[in-house]
Amino acid sequence: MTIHDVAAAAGVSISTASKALNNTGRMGAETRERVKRIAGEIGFRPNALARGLLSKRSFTIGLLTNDTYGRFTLPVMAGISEALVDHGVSVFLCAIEDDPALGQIHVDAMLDKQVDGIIASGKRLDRRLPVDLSSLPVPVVYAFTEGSENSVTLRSDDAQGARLAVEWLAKLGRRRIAHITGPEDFFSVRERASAYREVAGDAEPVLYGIWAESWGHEAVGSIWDRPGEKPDAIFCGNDQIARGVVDALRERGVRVPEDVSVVGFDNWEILAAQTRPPLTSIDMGLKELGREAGLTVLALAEGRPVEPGVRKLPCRLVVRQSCGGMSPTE
Amino acid sequence: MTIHDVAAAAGVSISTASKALNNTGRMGAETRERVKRIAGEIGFRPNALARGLLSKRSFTIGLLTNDTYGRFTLPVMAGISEALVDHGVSVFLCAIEDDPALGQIHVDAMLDKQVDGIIASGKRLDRRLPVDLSSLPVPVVYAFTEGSENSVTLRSDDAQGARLAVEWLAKLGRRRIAHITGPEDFFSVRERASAYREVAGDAEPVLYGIWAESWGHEAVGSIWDRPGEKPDAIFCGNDQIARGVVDALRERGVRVPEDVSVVGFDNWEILAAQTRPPLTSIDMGLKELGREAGLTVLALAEGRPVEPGVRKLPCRLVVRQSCGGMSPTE
DNA sequence: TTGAGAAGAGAAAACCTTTTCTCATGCAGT
DNA sequence: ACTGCATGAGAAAAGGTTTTCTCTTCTCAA
Repeated sequence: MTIHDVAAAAGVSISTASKALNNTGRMGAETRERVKRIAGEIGFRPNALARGLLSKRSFTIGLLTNDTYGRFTLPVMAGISEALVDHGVSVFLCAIEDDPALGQIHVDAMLDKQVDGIIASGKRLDRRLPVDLSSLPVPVVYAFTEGSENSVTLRSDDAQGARLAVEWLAKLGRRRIAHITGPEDFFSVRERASAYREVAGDAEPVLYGIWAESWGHEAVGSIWDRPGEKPDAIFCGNDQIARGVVDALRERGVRVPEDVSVVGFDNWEILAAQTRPPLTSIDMGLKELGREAGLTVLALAEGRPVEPGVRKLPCRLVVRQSCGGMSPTE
Repeated sequence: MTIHDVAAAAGVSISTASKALNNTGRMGAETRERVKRIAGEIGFRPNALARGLLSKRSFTIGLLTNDTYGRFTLPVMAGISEALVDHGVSVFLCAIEDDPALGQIHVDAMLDKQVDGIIASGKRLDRRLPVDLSSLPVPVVYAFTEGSENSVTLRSDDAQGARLAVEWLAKLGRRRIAHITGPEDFFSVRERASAYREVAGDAEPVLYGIWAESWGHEAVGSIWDRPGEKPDAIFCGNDQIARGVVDALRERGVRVPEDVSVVGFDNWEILAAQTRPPLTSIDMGLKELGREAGLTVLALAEGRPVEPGVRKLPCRLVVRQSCGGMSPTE
């Protein structure tokens, strides 16, 4: 079913058919309607390849990611797709692990296929993907990964998220707030920790470790085994750690949230909701981040100006039961 | 950079340039080499749109999925991508939730873009996607979701997986093996349960519930609170349930694996490895399933014959510490 | 009645590549 | 010296769409 068939069926020329369908050109209203009707009847759908060849727009973008497990990329992906599907743009998913060669293959394949733009995404916002995207013939947007010079980069505002968490704990009347978090070499860990410090002061130490339940467990052990007053709240670097913390507290007979409030980070639904009690957590808004990334790369593809630099998107607090308290009163 | 530029730079015609690059046609060896060299130098890459327009092959396939969370789709996706990247095929990812309208939009977009085939994937193999793919002009392969009449469907062999688990427990000397699993209306639940019955007999009941840690927890409670002998092994319907089971047993002072062996299902790395002790689990081989799906849709796209029907791919046992015992001796 | 202008519709080029067909050259064989 | 053939290379069409340009016809005003 090509436009030839439409033209033939409608008894007009190809150009007239094209103009009718695209609402361009001049022609009689009834001619236009007739062509459209016939096109609908025979189920004509324009060949995007041919169209793209001419218009230099493929209505396709590529998503490059090294987050194989997908915990971060998946919401980003969902947001991108959601934002772009209305604009007729489809998304190539390229999972490249940390393999530069594989990354290059995928980038080349995308360029061959004339993508209108590329979104680079990762699992860590202080690391670059193992492939250089700085001088590609198409626009590139970095989402949740370190970008190159003069590029557009979207990331979550971890400091604001951490403040949100600690201020929430403070508002609930908690005074001794500890922070158990991931490896200090993560930029986001340092950023969250210093925001925590700003709000909570330095009554309690920051405990750096790994992103694992076992670390949360262990850290609680080391705090509770030491002499002196115990914290009445714990702000955790992610939900896995929070889960370990909650479990460890329960095993020690410390009640959550009555005795100690716990806040997680990531709002990883499947984990946060299954913890007993369900975790109050900070959501980085990755889906919104994805949506923004999609709209941004689209804008760039269409030649609309976008000012380069890092744009931080706000986190939000998701209240469940691990802190006590109700939803944020604002 | 088009082939025109190559031809001009090499001082030959477009056709000669094309033939040189594709190793077709007849020409002097040195002409061929010169064209290739120059193409490489100026960084020529053929436009896949133009190529696809002519060849009727876009080297693109679509992956349609309603598994938003991605626990199942992600490994499948990784497998597909891995299998196809060598063949120069890129993958459109279409997340359609359970929205028929959205599904139709994505299908239309893919057809417009002339995909060579579509892989349909889901989160449940006894449910169909909310969109009809049975009479599309391109081949369709179903992976981990219910397919239509006369189609090619790939799924895991859950019965075999369940047998693997129960036989492993038996081999370790366990005699009273219970089965705590998900909702009975899942086909895979019934399939696993009847395979369990075949091997384990009916000394212990099958406990149907929901896919949640809390259910595993609760089920252990109901078993241990009843009078009479307790199981010495529990085969769980998924890793979340297994996690709840292990936690509940620990809370009751029952040692895992010394007193009771526990086997999970899904081998959901992030969960299985973080459980204490780490879970022995059944891996459905979703990545291999994805790889097979990719190769199959490619075969169909190239016109190679593939016999329709359901193909079950084997599961495998991943031994960690929740059962005791070493790796399968086989 | 003639001229200008607009309206409606079609022809053709363009996008980039592949492929088939044709043409020209040179060489070997008679 | 002429025929036949192989070799090398180019011209042109094809794929489906959009867009610019051209052409015809009609209406209205002078």
